[in-house]
Amino acid sequence: MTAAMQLTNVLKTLADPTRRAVFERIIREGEIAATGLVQGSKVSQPAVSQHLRALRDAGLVAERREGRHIHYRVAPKGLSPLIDWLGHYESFWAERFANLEKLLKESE
Amino acid sequence: MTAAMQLTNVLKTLADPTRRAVFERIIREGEIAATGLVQGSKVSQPAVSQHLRALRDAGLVAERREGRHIHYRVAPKGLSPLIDWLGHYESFWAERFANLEKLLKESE
DNA sequence: GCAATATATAAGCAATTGCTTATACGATTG
DNA sequence: CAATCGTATAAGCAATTGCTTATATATTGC
Repeated sequence: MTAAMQLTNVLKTLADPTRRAVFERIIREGEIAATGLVQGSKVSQPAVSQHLRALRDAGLVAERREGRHIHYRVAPKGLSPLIDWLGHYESFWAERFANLEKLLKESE
Repeated sequence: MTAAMQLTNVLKTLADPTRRAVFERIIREGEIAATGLVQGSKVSQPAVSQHLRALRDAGLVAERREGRHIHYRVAPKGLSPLIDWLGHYESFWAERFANLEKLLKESE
């Protein structure tokens, strides 16, 4: 898988508002089971499950099984393709996110 | 148009590899007419034109008419929704890494 | 005006997407 | 074991997408 393909996957995955809302909720909660995500979501349990699979396939979340529950958490490195791509054109749009890139690098 | 909708537009627009390639070429060239973009592209002139419209609608490029030619250039602020969204979770990552550091320290 | 060039739009189509309902799988409990 | 809970998968479907060819709309030069 090339870097461009990974970037495409990340962008496509985050481009859907419902799926991005799931991702943001995982960020806010830190760690949360699929059941928790279904509650408070506008879509059905299978829809959430499909979004979680997409997020996992894109490398944006990781999961931890605990009994019947599967807890999801953010995989910060999943955003690397996006950060790296932006960084490649950094000179064009300010050094505003330089700090962010630094933080992500430190997490490796 | 809400910030979330703008972000969705930016992500969707950049998620297509062909369209992103057009965008990246505009970045590299600085300013380039549609004709130039069609040459060296794998797709037809109408396809390029449609991608340019999508990029303009997403606020990612600006155009300047010069006779029959229309020169496209990057609109750096067009990426703001993306940068802002990433920046919004910067603090989250900072906290997360702080916790990680704390955990590592405690395990010594 | 007419022809040529640069770009945009229209219409149609195959592929993809995100959702639904129904069902299956997996783990726990009694 | 059987019942139940948490999650995933299957199948189907309407909506969207990105491309094509064909045509339209500028703009310039003769």
